[in-house]
Formats: sequence, C-alpha cells, structure tokens
Amino acid sequence: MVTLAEVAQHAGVSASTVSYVLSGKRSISAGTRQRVERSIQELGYHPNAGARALASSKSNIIALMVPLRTDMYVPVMMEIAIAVATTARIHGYDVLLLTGEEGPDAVRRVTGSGLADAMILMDVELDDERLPLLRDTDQPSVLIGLPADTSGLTCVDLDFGATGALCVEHLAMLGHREVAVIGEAPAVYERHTGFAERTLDGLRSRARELGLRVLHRPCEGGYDAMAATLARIFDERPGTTGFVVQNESAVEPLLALLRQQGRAVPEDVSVIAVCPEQVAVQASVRLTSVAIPAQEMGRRAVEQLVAKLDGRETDEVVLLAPELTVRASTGPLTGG
Amino acid sequence: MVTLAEVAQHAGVSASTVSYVLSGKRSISAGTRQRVERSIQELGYHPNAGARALASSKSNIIALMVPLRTDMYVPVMMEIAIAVATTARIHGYDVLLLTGEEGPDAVRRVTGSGLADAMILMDVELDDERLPLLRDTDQPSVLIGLPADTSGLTCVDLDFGATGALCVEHLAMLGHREVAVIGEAPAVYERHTGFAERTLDGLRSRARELGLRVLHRPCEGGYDAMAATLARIFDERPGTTGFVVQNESAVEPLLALLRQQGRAVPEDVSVIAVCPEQVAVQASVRLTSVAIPAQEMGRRAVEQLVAKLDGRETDEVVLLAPELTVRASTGPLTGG
DNA sequence: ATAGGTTGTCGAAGCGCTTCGATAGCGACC
DNA sequence: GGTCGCTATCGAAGCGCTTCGACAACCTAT
Repeated sequence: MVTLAEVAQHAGVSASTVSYVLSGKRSISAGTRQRVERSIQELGYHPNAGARALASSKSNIIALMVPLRTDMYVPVMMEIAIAVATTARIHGYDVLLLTGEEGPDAVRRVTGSGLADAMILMDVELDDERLPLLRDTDQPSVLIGLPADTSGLTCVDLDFGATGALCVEHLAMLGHREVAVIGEAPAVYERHTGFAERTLDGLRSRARELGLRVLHRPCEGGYDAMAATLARIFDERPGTTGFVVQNESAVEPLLALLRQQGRAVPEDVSVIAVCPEQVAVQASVRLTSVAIPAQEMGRRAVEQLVAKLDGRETDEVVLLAPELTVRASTGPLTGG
Repeated sequence: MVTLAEVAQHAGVSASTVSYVLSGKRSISAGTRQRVERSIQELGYHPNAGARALASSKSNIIALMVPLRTDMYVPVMMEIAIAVATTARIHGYDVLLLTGEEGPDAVRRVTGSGLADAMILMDVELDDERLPLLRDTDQPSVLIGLPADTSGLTCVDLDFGATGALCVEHLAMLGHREVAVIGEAPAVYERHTGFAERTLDGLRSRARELGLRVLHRPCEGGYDAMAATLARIFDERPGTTGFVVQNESAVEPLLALLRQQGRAVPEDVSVIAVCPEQVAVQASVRLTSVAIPAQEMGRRAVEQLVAKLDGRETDEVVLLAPELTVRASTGPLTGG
C-alpha cells in the first residue's frame, strides 16, 4: 500500500502538505498542489480509512439500520436503502448496513466504537426501544418513520395522516359514501408501526368531516387472506364502493377478486392504493394511488444527517406531502 | 470515549494485557482476565474501530455491492443483502453497502483504502467489468451470480441450468409437449446477466432430450406487457399447455389473463414459476415453483468469504441445487 | 525602510490500538 | 541448587493519518 509519506517524498514536500492538499484545510500554492496531485496519480495513492478515522475521529460512515423482517414493503425498503447509499456517497460518506436483529446493542456498538459518525433508522416503531439510546448519545441520527414522541429527534417520513385524508377526499369527491380500508397485516398494527395508524387516523377524521363511513380491516397479503377479508367487508357493509389499500401484496388479489365477483373497476367500485409507483403502474388495472416516495425519503434522511454533521440546524420533523395520481382505478359513483 | 489505556489503569494492568484479553492471542491468568473484563463492563468500553483497523490492518468489514437498478428481483436482492449482513455479524464482520453506481471505481476505492477486508458482488454480468480488478487484487471476494469466466474467482449461485431442466422435466412428466417460457425483461438479456440465459439453456437442452417444443419470450413486467406477450405466444403456438415464468412481476398478470381467457390452471394449462417462495405462496393460484434461495445464497457467500479470510481453501464455484415444490398450478395434461 | 499581516510549508505530537521482544516468576528435572 | 522451559505480564514501537504551532518568505501600508 502506498502511504501519505511516500506521496510526500515523491512530490518533494512534507506529509502535512500532502494532507492539506487532500483536505483543503489550508491554502496551498498552485504549483505544489499540482505536483502532489500528480504524485498521487502516479503512485495510485488511496488514503487509509482506518488511519484517517483514528486521527480525525471521523469515519465518514453512516450506519443504516434496516428492519430484519421482510414481511412488508420490501421494495420500498430497498429503494430507501439504495437512495441512502447513493446520496451518502455524494456527500462523501459510505453506508454501513445493520439489520434490526441486534436491536439496541447495534446502536451501542456502532456509537461506542466510532465505526460510524451517524445513523439512520428505518421502520421505527411508535415506542421504539432504540430511541432512549439515541437521545443519550451525541451521535447524530435521523429516523425514517415517526415515533410517538419526536422530541430531541429528527425524523423524515411521508405525511401518512395527510395521505389518508387525501384518499378519502378523492373518493368523496367522486361521490362515494362507504369506504373500506384494506390495511397491513395485523402484526404490523400490533407492533405499533406508526405509519399504518397515522394513515387510518387521517383518513377517519377527514371522513368524519365529509360524512363518509369507514370500515377498516387489516389483511395479510395474498389471495386467500384477501378473499376472506373482502367477503367480511361486503358482508358487513354491502354498500361499500370505495377501497383504500395500504398493503402491496393485497392489491392484485383484490383486483382479481373484484373482477371475479363481477364488480367493475372503476365503474362499480373505486380503488386507491398507497404504494410505490411501480406497483400502481404495473397492476392489472392502472391504479389511482398515493406514491410512497422511497427515494425522496432516503435522500432527505441523508441530507438531514449531513446537515447535522456539518453543525447546521435541521428541522425536527420532515413530513413529505403526499401526492395522489389519478389513474384508471377510480371514477365517479354512477350506479347510486 | 473510554480507551484501552483507561481500562488498563482501572484494572491495574498494562494496555497490552487488556488487548490480549480481548483478542485471546496470548494466555492470560483467570484472575487477570476477570479483573479486566469487569473493568470493561464497568467503564462501558468499546474498542475504537479506526485504531484497530490501523494497528491490525483489518477492518472487519465486508463490502457488499448491490445493483443500483431496481427493475428486477428486488425482494431477492433485499433478502440476500439481509442474509449477508446477518451472517457477517455472526462471524464478527460488519457490512458496507455499495451501490453499483460507482462501478469499478468503488472496488478500487474500497480495496485501496482498506475500508473493507473483502467484498461480495451481486448481480454479476457474464463479462463484468469489475472482474479484472478483482483478479488483480489480493483482497478476497465472492460473486453472487456466475460470470462467463470463473477462473480465479469464487462464485455462489443457484444452479439455473438445472433449474430450467427441472421445470421442463416436471412438465414433461405431466404430459405437456409444448412449453412457453416467459422470461425477464429484454434489457436483462441484453446486459447479459447470466442466470436468465443459463436457465434457458438448461431448459432447452433438457427439452430437446425429452422431445418438447420450447418457445421463449422475454417480457417486461406488468399486465399490459404480459397480455401482449401471451397473445403472441398463443398466436405462434396455439398448442402451448406449459408455462415457465421467470419474472416475478409477470406471474400474477399471467394468471389473471389465463383466467380471463377461460383457460383453467392447472386443468388446461400448467404454470411453473422460478421465484421466491413468498411469491409462489401468495399468488392467486398457489404456484408450483422452483424457489430462489436468497438467504442461502447470501449465507453461503459470506461463509466462503470468511473461509478465504481465514486462509482456508474454498470451492471455486458453489452451485445450489434447485428444488421444485409442487403446488396447485401444475397438473397432468388431460384434454389431450 | 520598517512594522504588521498574509500565505505556504514544515515538523512533531498524538489518535487508540496491536504486536513483538523482553523479562520476571515458578515449578520441574537431573 | 542450578538450569531449563513454561506462563503471564509489561514496555515500547509503530500503524498512517490529521492538526497545531512555528516560521520563513513575501506583500502592503505607513
């Protein structure tokens, strides 16, 4: 391995000068800079990460903690992770991938060892056990998702409350009066992942204002579970004409079942999905949907984090405004 | 931050003794060990990663390069990534997440800076531009996927050739004579990702031996693309009764279209998917499938890598044997 | 011409750890 | 009882870098 000292010797300057050329923290004459840069090129020098971290107490690494479970929103998670990695590189950081498995211990380990300068947590639960640790540390962190108590934390998330409201508004505008919400698997609600509840709250309170009736049913993904859920819904509320689906793996089964039951989309029933664009576009009916802006979330999380690392002020909570795209799965209520 | 020296002082021993307690590289008396361990506990000591890396020239980090594109097999990629992270932790390594974006430069950067001790590459193309670099480096690496020339490389992958053969055998056994293969998007073939071609080769050559006719059609995911593809297939080969699908996002559309055309699965046509178990189980018809053993692939890749890092001999190529699970989407050809 | 301020460079200290002798202590052996 | 061979421990060097203070060289304003 080529070292700083070798570069310095090759360029005929001192080691510190090379270091300053690299960091730009002191002014260097154009001539010297060029000589040093040529030497770096010629020798194929790469600064040693460990030495750098030791000397500067900065690893230039951001830890990203992804949920271990793969029962939900996998593509979204992946897209966020990739956006995080890509954006981090732009700011000169690398990303360390941690799984939720280690739980709070991972936070301690990474914080304590100086492995990472900062950390991003995904899939935050309302009362996440990692939060006290984060508040105690002075290591910057950003959450993707919204816990119950955000004090002292920085969070980035889609505004799921507004998302729910937006869905119900669209349906109301089209004349629907009875709405069913196909939610995430029961386990998701049980573990108090905030977004599912927030969507529902936003949707319900707006529905109340607009005078719509709402029936919420959690649903495991897949065809069979969806069939059972749908049967129960029509059993309980035969007049249901609007559906809001917040569960990727229930989307296609729902469409298939409706088709099978002779209910035309969007003539008889309207369906809105809360899902990534790709799912909405590729479905058997092009879905009116509120997109989950995975990339944007990853990007913003990194930007918040970098701002913190640079000592800039940051917002406490960044809520991304939902956008509803009308496609072919919603239409005015005609039959009455 | 608590340092080694502080632990040493607290325990009344020298720094090197603490270090040896931690690493176990020299024998330590039981009494001393206990005293040191108690001090570590009490002070909440975590070894500094940078200092360690510098002194030992080992970072205990494995770099994982994931494809940037999210056009295919996203859940599989995610599952592999998580399996890699989990398995790596078991062996005392952390995982650095690199996106394909930087391309070969990322390999240079990570190798040169000593950021990682080794690296795992996913989504390897037949003639991947990163391979020469890997062969040149003495940094251990493992590929997930199979390039054209595996000499000097260690690879882990599903045996896609055998997978193709297995699918066609199953269909042949059930009496089918005309088989259509719904493949990945054309772009996947164009960029020469090996697995798609290997599946096809294995399938074709076994079909020849068994006397079946095979028609292969690449297919973008989604309903519309699948509809067009399916129309062309039945147009060209009206007698097609067996389908092999190697494209997650074509599965559900295919089932919907067949249903819509009044072709019953599995009475009239049989469908085999090459996909993750979850997809096969959740589909509207429980699919006979060959699973893509994502977790196993990630795990094996790490194990190969760790073996290399420990100086143990490793296999050059690990091909996982495919397993076909019969579910409800395939059956004997009855109509004749 | 001289004090004062820049600008560009250097040397040295030190980041926290690993690791290589060196050595002290101790039981065993002839 | 002296020597050998352990085991358990220590001290010191050094990994490759950053960063601080020092200082020479030069420029400007008086």
